[in-house]
Amino acid sequence: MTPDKQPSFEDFYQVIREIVPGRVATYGQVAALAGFPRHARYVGRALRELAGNDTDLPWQRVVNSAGEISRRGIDGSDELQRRLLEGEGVEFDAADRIDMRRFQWRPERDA
DNA sequence: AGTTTGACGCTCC
DNA sequence: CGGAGCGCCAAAC
Repeated sequence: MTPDKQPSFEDFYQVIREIVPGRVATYGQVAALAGFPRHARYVGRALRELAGNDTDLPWQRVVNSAGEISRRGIDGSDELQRRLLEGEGVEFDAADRIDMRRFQWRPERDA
């Protein structure tokens, strides 16, 4: 049996690049779509790697399963993420949460 | 080689 | 609906 390929950051980046503007995906969803279920934390690690770097990766479209921006306690990237999302039409409620029923990305349905 | 550490997620209560 | 607890998995100690 050929052992399954190990997850690499690039596998996750590839999925994230497909998320359409105005929609968000969860860490677990990205991991699963990349072919690595239960690697949600690893997706977070992959994004941590890009913190500060300017890339064409729409990293702001990845939030946790509760529809919240995961805190990382550094600089003001949390607020930056929120501004970027609001800029593309994603709405936050009074508890700073996104209604996933409305904004979660569905590959099959959203293209 | 054992332990700790997370941009996480699900179940219980 | 919010918090606690536990599972998860690779990287860093």
